[in-house]
Amino acid sequence: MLKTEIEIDSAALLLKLLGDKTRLTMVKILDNYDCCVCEFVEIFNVSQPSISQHLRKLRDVGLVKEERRGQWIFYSINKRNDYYPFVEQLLNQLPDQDFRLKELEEQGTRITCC
Amino acid sequence: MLKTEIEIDSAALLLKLLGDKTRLTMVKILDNYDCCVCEFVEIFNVSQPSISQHLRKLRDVGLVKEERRGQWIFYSINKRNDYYPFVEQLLNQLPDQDFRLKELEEQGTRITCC
DNA sequence: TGTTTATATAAGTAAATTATTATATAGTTA
DNA sequence: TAACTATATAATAATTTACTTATATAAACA
Repeated sequence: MLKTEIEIDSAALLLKLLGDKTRLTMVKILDNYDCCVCEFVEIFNVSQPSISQHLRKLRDVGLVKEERRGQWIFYSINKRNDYYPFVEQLLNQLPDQDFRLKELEEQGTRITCC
Repeated sequence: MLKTEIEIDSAALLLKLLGDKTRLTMVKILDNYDCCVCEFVEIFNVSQPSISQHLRKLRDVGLVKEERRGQWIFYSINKRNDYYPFVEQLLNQLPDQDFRLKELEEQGTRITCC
């Protein structure tokens, strides 16, 4: 039996957090792949600080975690987070965003950076 | 096989819409009961125009519909909306908000109004 | 050790959001 | 038909958000 129930106040905060195209896509990607900041900068075509700020919000609620690997800081989903089951059900209803990483690979941007 | 997949842009807009405590609670209640505007005014303790504006946003995406019944306008969930399956999965993970209507009944406010 | 590189933080700004009060509208009822 | 009642809309103010540019930080590497 899957236990994903969550308080309504927390749910509203989470949905607001995910109710942004950039963050929602980030989380969908991170659900399958770890990514570094510069990859997201390429993918979303916004400034690096903007990406850092989105990631911070996701990190502040514990939905993602960071880890340094050499020169880069990689972000990944924190599947241990209390809210993850709730978020997971939501992500499962979204179309795969793998094509965004594929585009980076084609451009060579993924390699350059990470 | 449940088909609930939704474009990521639409999903972000929907989540933003539901990422508000008042609207999320409204939709959760409406998923089980029809309600009139004045009931929501009582429940949320905000002004009537504020409630009308929230309902309008929900109606604009087609998630709820309105129907006049005598003196009052009742809102209900539009289960035929394309986004409903997506929203339903989400609502199923939220705790029941029936106690809010029960409180109204105890106060007698539900009867006075509707 | 000094420079470079990746990322984070600070400060500022424009746009969006959510509330409020005032007013319009449209049924209901006396 | 006139007055009342429930709801919607308009106008506005306060707050929040999501960018931007400038700058700080900290690890990597020459």
